[in-house]
Amino acid sequence: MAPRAKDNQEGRALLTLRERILGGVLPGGTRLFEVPLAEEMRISRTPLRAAMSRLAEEGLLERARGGGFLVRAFTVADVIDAIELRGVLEGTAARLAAERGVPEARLAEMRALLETLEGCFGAGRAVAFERYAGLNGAFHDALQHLPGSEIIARELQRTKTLPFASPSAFLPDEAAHAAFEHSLFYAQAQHRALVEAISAREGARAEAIAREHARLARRNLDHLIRTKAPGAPISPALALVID
Amino acid sequence: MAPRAKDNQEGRALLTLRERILGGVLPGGTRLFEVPLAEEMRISRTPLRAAMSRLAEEGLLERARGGGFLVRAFTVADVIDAIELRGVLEGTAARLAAERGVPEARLAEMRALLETLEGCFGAGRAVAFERYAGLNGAFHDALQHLPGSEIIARELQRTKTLPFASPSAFLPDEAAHAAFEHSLFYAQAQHRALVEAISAREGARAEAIAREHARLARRNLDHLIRTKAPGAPISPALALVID
DNA sequence: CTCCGCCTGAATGTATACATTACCGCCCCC
DNA sequence: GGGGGCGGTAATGTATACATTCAGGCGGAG
Repeated sequence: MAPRAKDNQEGRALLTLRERILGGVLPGGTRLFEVPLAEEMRISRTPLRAAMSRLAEEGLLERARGGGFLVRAFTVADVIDAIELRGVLEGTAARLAAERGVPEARLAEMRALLETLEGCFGAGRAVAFERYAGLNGAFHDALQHLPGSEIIARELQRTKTLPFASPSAFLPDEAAHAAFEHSLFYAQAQHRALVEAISAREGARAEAIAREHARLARRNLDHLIRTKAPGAPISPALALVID
Repeated sequence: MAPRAKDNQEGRALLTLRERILGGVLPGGTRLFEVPLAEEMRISRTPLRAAMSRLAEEGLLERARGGGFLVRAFTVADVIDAIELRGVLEGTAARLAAERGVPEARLAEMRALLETLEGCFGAGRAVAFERYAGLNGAFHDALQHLPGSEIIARELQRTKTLPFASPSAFLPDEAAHAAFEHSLFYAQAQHRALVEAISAREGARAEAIAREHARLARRNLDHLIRTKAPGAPISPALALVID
């Protein structure tokens, strides 16, 4: 019937472009010209255009007036709004899950994730940060995919994959680690409270906790902006990791 | 440099497909085969695929596993969630606008829109419904595009253009008009209160009003489901109009 | 000197032929 | 009788040539 191989030309172009955009090789506002890109990747313009179209769907590119694609540019204000939006959507997902009920097995999975997250606080600082970020992402994924709302999960997915900057290029340095460490304890406490609220079917409380959780990320971002040297690249991704 | 004409093949395919999907000619789950569609439209597969890709971006189509596109199918639960989501996003937009401040000129425009909306209540019933729906849409557009959050406006736009069904195919009948009429007065009162709250920079109040506004739509949808004959087509669009 | 118009180049839009692959039914073997 | 492999077929993936259109420069005329 039809191919679904992921090692096709479109897939390769998709990965290459996404990597370059997230890696900062292609700054926001850059126009992507089909011919040179296709020649460089040794593919034809057809799968390249398909890949660009999918990246537009993801929100990494935007269509230029008159045709063609631009790398989407984000401002600090956009990042702040995205954090706000994420808090609102996660809050809604948590509230709906609480109101509509969640199977005990799913809640048990999330509690297990929280146990593992606790383990990060005993280990060495740098290593713990890496582990924490990964497990934290897993927890939020689980929260997003709680049963109760496909539609909201979809929007949340879009918001979480917004192409702010390269996560790896902006990992927090040691000083940032120290500054944010205390916030991690608070964040973890919020994680626990969130699961408890959903478990107790207290929707309003679950929503409030998720929002406060996002406010923590917002505060960390503000701190990062204040303490970074003026003109230094801000890490939007960092704010979304340390939440 | 590049063409920007909108009467190109892709544009025609886009309009044709969107019309058929929203018109219910292509029910949810229908697979769109490129070759027959392209032949019927007398265009080649290339612009047709581009059009389908854009429709996937809009949320009207989804990519099938193994390639190709399906018309996205929505359940009643999806519509309920979409109403919920819309209330949440409009609430957030209203809150942020209130917190961050809105130029008086913009508020004046919205107040003028409200004045016009009031006019619908004096006229004949059927005519007023049509006018009300249009003006109501304009009001919500204005709300969406209040300064303060591009990111949230974007998500809101996606939510509002979700392809539930043909609006025209499901316009409420006379009985529905009567049943919903009283809710319009309440809705209009909420519109006024919303603008006042934003004007007074009371963010929390603005958000609460927007949410309650969505709850009204939800209640109308529930009523519609209960009173319609079982098996009769439900109008998701109606619920989004009469809010 | 200025302005209008053509002309050329560069970029995307489109058509079409060909390649690839997933699905489905058939057949063989167990 | 059932399951697994195998091929045909239909649909999408890809390449390439050509069409279209816009922008900008260049030249000629007023």
